[in-house]
Amino acid sequence: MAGVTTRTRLSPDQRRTQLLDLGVRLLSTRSVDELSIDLLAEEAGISRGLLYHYFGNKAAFHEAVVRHAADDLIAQTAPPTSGDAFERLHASMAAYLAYVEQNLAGYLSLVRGSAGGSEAMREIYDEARAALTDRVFDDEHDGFRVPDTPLARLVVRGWAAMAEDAVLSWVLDPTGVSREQLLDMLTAALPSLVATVPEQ
Amino acid sequence: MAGVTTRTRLSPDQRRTQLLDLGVRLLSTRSVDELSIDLLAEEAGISRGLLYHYFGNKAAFHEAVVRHAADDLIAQTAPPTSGDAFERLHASMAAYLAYVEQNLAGYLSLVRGSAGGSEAMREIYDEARAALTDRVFDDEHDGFRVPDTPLARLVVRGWAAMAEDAVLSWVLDPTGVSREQLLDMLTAALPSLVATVPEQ
DNA sequence: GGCGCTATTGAAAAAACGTCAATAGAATGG
DNA sequence: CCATTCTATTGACGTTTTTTCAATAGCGCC
Repeated sequence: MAGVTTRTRLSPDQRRTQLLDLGVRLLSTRSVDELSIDLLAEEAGISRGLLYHYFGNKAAFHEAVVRHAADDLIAQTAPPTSGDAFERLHASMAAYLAYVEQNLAGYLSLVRGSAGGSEAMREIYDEARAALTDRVFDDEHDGFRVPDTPLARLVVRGWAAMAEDAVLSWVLDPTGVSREQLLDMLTAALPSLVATVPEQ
Repeated sequence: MAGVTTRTRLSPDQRRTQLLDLGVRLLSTRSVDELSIDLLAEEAGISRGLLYHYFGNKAAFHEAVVRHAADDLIAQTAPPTSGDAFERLHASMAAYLAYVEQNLAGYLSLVRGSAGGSEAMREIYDEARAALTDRVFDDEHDGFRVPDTPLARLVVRGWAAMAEDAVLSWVLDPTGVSREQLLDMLTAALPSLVATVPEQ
């Protein structure tokens, strides 16, 4: 008959990731207050109550979604281990770009959550950013040096903001710029910017 | 006596700007879904209904607040008219920095609204950014040339993202970097980045 | 001092968020 | 193959927040 609803019972892990994946997808097009728990529950084929059982409240769910997206980004853009600083930088940017291209929904819900949301969200975002920049400069600095001064940190941080903006802009509208051009530009930008900072 | 509430009747313009100014202030510390119309109305000394009379619904109010902040930013960072490209660039950055320092609340509610919010919000933010970058390169380009190619636009846009990030970071925590150091860094960064772009 | 315009209110409906005891899959043991 | 137990899941209910709208009251004008 119509409306025969057999509830499907999953393991907590399965259900949790199902809801997080769905959240990532839905939050890539709407903002968080344009997404009602009602819609989410219907889309997932569950009751509202279940979402609260897993995440407590809406804000906590949103935070979990953003963290989920961030973890995915960090995991999938593994740090390059071979080559000099330049090569590692280039490979790191390529991996980052590839991730944004292949996982636009997840990336967008991460970016959206970060700026608009709470303090906790911004921390998650900063972690993700740090994972992209720090890993290149952790160890030896063969290729070019980055002095560890407040101004240099401002520059590197600013460069990361530039890279994020440029990558997203390009993915959303790549007309007129090739992938290699973009990567070369971003790779060249960092040493070029660092060079303008006084050594000490 | 206690609770004597004489309603104060303002002109629509006065009330509108009162509510927008208040909204800017309140939205600099909370996110939009942490701000109830109830609190806003109480803080403004009006009824909830009046806010809906003026703005229709909460989302529209939020958008109006963000637009208000953006207009303020654009107006208060007037374009410099004298000097060569370098001097104009430096003056423009100084005006921008001064605005963020003196008007942190308004700037924060603008930034917060843009990333988290709807499509309309992002457009407002892009307008504000364009107003800051375009005006420096509108007319003559004495000092350094910026070829009008897709890649160059990506670079300039990225530079703006870097400037926004660096300025906000510095204002929130200026330890170790002087104002002039920051301004010089940002001013030097643009031509340095542009130089890495092929002329044609 | 009364009159009309409209800015403003307050109560009540609608929608969204959050809670919790009751329900029913699925595995386990007999 | 049935009964039992465990717990993932539900659905109804209470609370908070948003939104609507007819009634109210400040303020200028005659």
